[in-house]
Amino acid sequence: MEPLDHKRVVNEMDFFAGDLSSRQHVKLDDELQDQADDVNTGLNLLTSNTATEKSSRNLKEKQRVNQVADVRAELERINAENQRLKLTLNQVNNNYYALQMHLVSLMQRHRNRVAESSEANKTEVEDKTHGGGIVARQFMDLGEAAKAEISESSSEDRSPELSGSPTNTIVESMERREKNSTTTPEGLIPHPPGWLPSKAPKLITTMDNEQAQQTMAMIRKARVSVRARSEASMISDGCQWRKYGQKIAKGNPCPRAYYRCTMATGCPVRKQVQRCAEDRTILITTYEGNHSHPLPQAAMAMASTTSAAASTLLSGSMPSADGIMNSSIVPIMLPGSTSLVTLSASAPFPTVTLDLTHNPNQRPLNQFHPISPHLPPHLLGHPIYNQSRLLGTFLSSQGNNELVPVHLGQNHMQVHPMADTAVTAAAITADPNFTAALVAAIASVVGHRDNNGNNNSTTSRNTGDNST
DNA sequence: CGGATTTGACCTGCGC
DNA sequence: GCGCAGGTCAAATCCG
Repeated sequence: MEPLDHKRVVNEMDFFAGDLSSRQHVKLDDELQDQADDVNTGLNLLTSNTATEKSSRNLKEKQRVNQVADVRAELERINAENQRLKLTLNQVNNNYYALQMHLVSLMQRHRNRVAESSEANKTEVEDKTHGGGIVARQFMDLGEAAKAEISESSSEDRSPELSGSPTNTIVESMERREKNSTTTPEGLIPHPPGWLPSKAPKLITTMDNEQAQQTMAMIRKARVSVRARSEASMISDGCQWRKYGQKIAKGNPCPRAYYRCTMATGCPVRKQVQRCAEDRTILITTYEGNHSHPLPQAAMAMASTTSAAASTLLSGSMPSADGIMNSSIVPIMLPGSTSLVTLSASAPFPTVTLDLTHNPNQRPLNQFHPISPHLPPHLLGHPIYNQSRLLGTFLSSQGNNELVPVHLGQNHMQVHPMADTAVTAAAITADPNFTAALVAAIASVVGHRDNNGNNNSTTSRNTGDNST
């Protein structure tokens, strides 16, 4: 009887080991006290109602209540701290992913360069005689390409090998700058004097510095657009927005509304909401910029996707982006998703568009299906997917029982209905398909570019092959 | 009364 | 330089 009771108490443990002992103590004390009371009640019939005993009981009762209150307060405090740590962890994951993508693309570029070095020299001479090619390339080759140029130009006198340290230093500095910088309302990069790290100040020329600044500006300006059917004026995506303007844009009688993120002062993220001219039931939401503050889980996936997509669009994974410049729009329909994803660099800023309007009722709720074969295996356990999974859990806990978190590492994805547009945005952020679509779209563009414009047909440039 | 929204004015970039 | 279009500002207004 008694061992059974103790086992029950131990099984009530939570994740806070520090609490466990105190809680156990409390519960054990309670039970011991109850048992003692029972024993006393049975054996001291003649003396149980004395005043001394009553006051003693009251005292113990108060102590017990106080202990319980203390433990509860401690538990709440630890819970709050746990939530904060979760948010911080998500942020760190985001930063890690962006940095990793930069590094991988840089290394790929270097490999490609080494392989093509002899031929590239010839081409370079020819290009210099026809300057237009260089100019055109420089325009879009501002992402990792620019960083790689910086790295290579700086290290060419040292070693033919890509040492990594200067590259990393530069990439790090850019990442760090992106994180630490206070952005202007326009999302442009501030120009604090001496933002470059002291580690490698000689590596970067004035021209490179400007290119790097332009790169980061373009990354900030890269956009993710979501098309979804909604009757509401704006889909809720987990963030707080304040409307700061409205315009009638040319070619669309529906006004375009401008929103600014108000979750933190100075957050540069904006979004535009406009109804489609052809189909007024379609709401087009365009996100721009990176949040400068921790996000709620509901907004995490979207924000990280925006950031990752923007970075990838301009990254060295695309040796230059003239491929998509030429093709303007690259549509991809993923096997694992009914969402149509398009990439466009013909707009003033590169834009990833996810069209959810073609995703009606083809699938029943909670039906799992194999993940896209185009999806890189190493991304299955990626923070972005984890965030999506977390979000699924979050939404489920919010009462949205239609969303079931699944373990993507088991090659399954989550399917959610798109019929109810009130939850469309949440579904977008919760949908691993969304991120998968973006990753595959970007990878596809790289392949597209290689097929069309680059004599390097190495498919390992695709994100999906990076892990192999 | 404070915060959010509206809306006309203003700024900026781009093409001619 | 001028006009146009997109984007932003900020005073006025609305609303809870």
